[in-house]
Amino acid sequence: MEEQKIIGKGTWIDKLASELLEKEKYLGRDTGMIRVESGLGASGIPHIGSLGDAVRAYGVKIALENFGFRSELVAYSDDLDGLRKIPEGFPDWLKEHIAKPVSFIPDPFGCHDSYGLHMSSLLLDGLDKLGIKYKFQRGVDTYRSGLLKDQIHSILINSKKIGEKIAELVGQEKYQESLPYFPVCANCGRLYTAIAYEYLSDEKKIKYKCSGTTIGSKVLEGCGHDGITDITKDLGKLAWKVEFAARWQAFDIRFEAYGKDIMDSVKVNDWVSDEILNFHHPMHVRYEMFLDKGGKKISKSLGNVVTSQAWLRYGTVKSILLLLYKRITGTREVGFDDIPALMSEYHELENIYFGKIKLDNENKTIRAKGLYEYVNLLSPPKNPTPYVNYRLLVQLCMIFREDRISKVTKKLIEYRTIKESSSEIDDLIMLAGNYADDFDKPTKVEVQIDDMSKKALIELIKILSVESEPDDLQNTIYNIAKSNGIQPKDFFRILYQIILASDRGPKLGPFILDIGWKKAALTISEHLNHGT
RNA sequence: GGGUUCGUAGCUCAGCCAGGUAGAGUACCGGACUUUUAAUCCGGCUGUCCGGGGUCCGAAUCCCCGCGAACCCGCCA
Repeated sequence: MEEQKIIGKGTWIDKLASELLEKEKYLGRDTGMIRVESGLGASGIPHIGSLGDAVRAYGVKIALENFGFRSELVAYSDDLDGLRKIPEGFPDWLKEHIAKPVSFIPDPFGCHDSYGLHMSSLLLDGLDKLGIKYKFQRGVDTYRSGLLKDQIHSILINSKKIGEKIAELVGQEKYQESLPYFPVCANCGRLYTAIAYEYLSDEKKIKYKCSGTTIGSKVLEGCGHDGITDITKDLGKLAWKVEFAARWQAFDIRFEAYGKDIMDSVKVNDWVSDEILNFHHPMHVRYEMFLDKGGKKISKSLGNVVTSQAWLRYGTVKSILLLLYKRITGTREVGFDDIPALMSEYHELENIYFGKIKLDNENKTIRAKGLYEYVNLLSPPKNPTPYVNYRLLVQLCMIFREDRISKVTKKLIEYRTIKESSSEIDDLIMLAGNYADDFDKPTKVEVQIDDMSKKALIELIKILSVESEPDDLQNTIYNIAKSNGIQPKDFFRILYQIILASDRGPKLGPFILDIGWKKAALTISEHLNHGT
């Protein structure tokens, strides 16, 4: 077998970047600045998967830079998009804004200038926290300042040809009738209800009538307005089937990833870019959509959306980047319960990178190190970060809920897991603590306590007022049960139910000393009072 | 109708995209420890890698043909 040639750092990102460079070389285009693009939706709460588009495009950008080229990520917010449906949990008054551009709808949360800006800000905030750098481009500004006017013109004068091609490529026939451009109705301010029917190419103006449309199964009445709009100034936007192409040419985009849900649009746009705008379409990579795991109860916040903000409550920035960079195909379901595994996996990569773990396969070692570098956005730390197994932390955090950081740290030092406390470990305890609080919350159990057990419990409370050695306490509990004629098995279960809300648990004597005998006594007496 | 992904231990899945000894967690079995349950620690077992063909010195991995499951598109952006 011939030797495997390792490209760049051996990841799929390097492979993509090198294919992109080969393609550009073949086309003979200028490679002084290679721009990559990511589209940001502005219509709903951004899922962690929405970050994937930008994060992966950014990966290609830094891979290109690693190969010695200049590159830039354009984050384009599609905020002229009309609101088609109200996301779950959002206020009802949004109804009256259906079909209006999301940038002209008030922010339901009241913290941004508009609905659209609120949503894109959430996404950009996520990117900022991950350390992704980008050039932000708003759809509203793009159209308002006429950045796409030449492309719009070319597309509109070829609209017949395009309409036929769309029908041929994807079977959609509406653009044989109407123009692939949606004006914002000057009268009612809505998109989609205004149908563009004639392009006056000399004046670069479009005639439209606000005659209404259907979105999904819903019929939207038009306001009947007869209007004329100037494509260089007035608001309106190209249909998706042609808009990407216009952007690609206008911004000179050479790479854009896409999710498989918009496969058809990309197919049409590639053709429009090549044949109508004479701009060879950017290289693509298709990725799978991220779905929420079914049946998982997430916090009671809006919907069940796995957002980057929520993720960062439990996991580190690196865990998100690892999720998105480890591969581009395959992952379909993602949930917060992936966090512990990703945290460990990152730590393992770190150990490989710093030579603490040796793999038997050299290629795999190179790729693991490469992945580690990408997760650190190609600026890996000089030294490994202190780390404690995340699952262990979650376990400890379930036991210690108050004064958590110092108590868990103390235990870790006792276990010889760490030598001393550090801010990194503190952060990890906080994250694992949130995880323990939100997902491993013990359900309240109504404990059945008969009179005999009650007497035994009271006796135990008295004993607990004197601190003792762990072995003694274990022994004491056992004896209390026996002397009160209770099966030790049953008595232990009652105690576990009271203290841990569980039928089972760690060895009880030392455990009570861990959580504090005073607190244990208090918990038990509270339960007794509550029961009577 | 068009397209994509997935199928690996009893269960949940990693490994596949750049071929090189079949992996983890859990479950199970045994041992240690414990004056109860459990936890913990140590050791062990577990495979038609969906089926069939091809390429290769070598295939879970790449290619082709099937079977099964899920999802996307066939409104719209």
